[in-house]
Amino acid sequence: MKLQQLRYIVEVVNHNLNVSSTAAGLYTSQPGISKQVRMLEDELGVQIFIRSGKHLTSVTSTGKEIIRIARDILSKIESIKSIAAEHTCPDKGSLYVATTYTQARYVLPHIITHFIKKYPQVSLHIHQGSPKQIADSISRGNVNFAIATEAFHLYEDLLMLPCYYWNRSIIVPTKHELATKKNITIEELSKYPLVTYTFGFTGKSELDQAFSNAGVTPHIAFTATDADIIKTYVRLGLGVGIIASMAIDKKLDLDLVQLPTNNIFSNSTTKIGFRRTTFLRSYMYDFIRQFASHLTRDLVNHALSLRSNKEIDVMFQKISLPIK
Amino acid sequence: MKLQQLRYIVEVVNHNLNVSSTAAGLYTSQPGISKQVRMLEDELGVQIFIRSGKHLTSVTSTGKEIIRIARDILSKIESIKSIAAEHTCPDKGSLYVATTYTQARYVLPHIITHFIKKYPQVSLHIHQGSPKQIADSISRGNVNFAIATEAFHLYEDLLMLPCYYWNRSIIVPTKHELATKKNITIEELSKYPLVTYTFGFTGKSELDQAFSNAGVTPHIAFTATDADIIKTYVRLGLGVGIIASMAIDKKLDLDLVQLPTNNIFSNSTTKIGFRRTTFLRSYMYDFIRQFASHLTRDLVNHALSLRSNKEIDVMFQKISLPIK
DNA sequence: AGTCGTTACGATGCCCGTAAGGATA
DNA sequence: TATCCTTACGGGCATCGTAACGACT
Repeated sequence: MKLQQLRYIVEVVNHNLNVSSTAAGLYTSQPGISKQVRMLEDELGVQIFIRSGKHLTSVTSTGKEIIRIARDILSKIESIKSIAAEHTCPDKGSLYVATTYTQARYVLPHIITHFIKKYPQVSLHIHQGSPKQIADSISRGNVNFAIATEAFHLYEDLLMLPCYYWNRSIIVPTKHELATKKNITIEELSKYPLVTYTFGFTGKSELDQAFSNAGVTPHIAFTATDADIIKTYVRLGLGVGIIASMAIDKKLDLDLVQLPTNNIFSNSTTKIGFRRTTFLRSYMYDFIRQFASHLTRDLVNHALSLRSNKEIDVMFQKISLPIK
Repeated sequence: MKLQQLRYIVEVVNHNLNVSSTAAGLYTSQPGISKQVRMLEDELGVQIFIRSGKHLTSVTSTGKEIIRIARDILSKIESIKSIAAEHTCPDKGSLYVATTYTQARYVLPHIITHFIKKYPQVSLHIHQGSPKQIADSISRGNVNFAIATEAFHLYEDLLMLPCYYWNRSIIVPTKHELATKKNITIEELSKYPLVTYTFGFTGKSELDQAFSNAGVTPHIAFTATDADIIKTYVRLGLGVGIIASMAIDKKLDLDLVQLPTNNIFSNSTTKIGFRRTTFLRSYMYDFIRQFASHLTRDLVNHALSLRSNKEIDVMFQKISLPIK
């Protein structure tokens, strides 16, 4: 059994069982992968992939178990490299962060500015994507950190650390009839066409929950995955916008009015997560700390010593998180 | 980085930094190992071993971390092989058990008899050794299971499952003046020279505890690591023997009298343990079950889902263990 | 003086890449 | 018909084993 063989089977799965595109992705030849995969299967005496003629159609149940462990192994190989790098050049390396639009556009910029100034030798990459894409990226080991506000069930294998609470703002154009309103209820809100996030993005489910709890059905006129598109359609008068408060830019959004929400929506939580097997470089601890100042190295390590995300949530109930 | 390189550094550590004996153990040449170790160090850019001239004297702190992860990786490689074997020939494989004399001599025989009859294709190996040797064997990955009654602090990295409670018996030759005594107290016992286990073997610390709690100092005339030697010296009249009750053979020990201990010693627990990363073959689950019938496959899996051995102990407080 | 790790060198064998073949959608 | 995996073949390179060297106990 060779490490390359494990890499190959994992990457073949990552490339949806397409060996050719896998080969392209690994800058190697397609027959080489094909052969190594078969050699591994021969050595183990089990099929990993089910072939229909000359196409790989699916992964056997045995194969799935093997793939899972192979991922662990490759991740630990990376850990060894990280340990070595940490001792030779502690400030040099790379950091991949997967997150959603709102974080990438409104929250991360000033943190990243500071980070790259402090660690000029660390190459930092932001993968922006849907919660599902983020979950895939991190479980495949393509990225170190996931920052998420939604669909935490996708991240169950990860260590998820709460970073801050946040809530929504209701936005309307300055000329809108609600623009001067001081108090707004959820019932009133439900009378207007709404423009907000697509399902599964940036706290959409808590939004639905609030309407459902109040027993009213909102009229969703339009949804988008990011706040800038929502703002654009609000500006066009398509409806009342509901976006994350941190997505309001006080300088650029002068033509929009932010109404007080009076806590009609419950708080959402933004969390940062990583695989438990990840070896955390010191600059990674620092990144976490810069993103959420209460997440000290010791606190992160303590969370790592806990088994489940439930225990972690309990632990963080004792710590007051900032509200954005 | 190659798997062989990881195997080499781990085995070099296992062989007390002696590359020559490592080479012999791996049936390969000594320069080959030497070179691969150096190549790995060059690739990682860190020293793993500290050399004084041409001798390896110790492992660097970085090296220790790397060794630990390398062991994990190699263990997972074995898991993959096990998964494959489980699907091709579920009843074929090997099982290594490390344990102390008392288990190997008095408890395991009838279990093993049954096991090898049920799984003739599984090659079963018993490593008998001191608690320290057992702990080394399992942490090095030489054995699958450790069965232990003592010094559980040595096994902290393992999943330890309680199997049964047991206690000691006091034995004297039939002609001894205590032979007809019905009730014996710990104070009386302390007046006689005692023959019992060496420190660190088969529940010696609970024994000391009992004397210490009673405020008396026992006179230990002789200690040995196994019950048969203790019996021999009891037969010679060297003193009163205190051994594990299961080490009394009703047929062979007719010349010895077993006195009622009246609960003057507290119960000890025998546990079976394995590394959490071990992939458990179905015959391994079955072995555990045969050793401790309450340890069903589901219960073992549930214990595996718990984080710490403390949680496991709590879990087993709800389950009544047999007493031997 | 003996044990032990490093260096040098030659051969085997494995892995990779190109090219051709056959099956599926 | 186009895509895709498999088989076949040849070149390059890494690994391994033998042998000689140098260092420490």
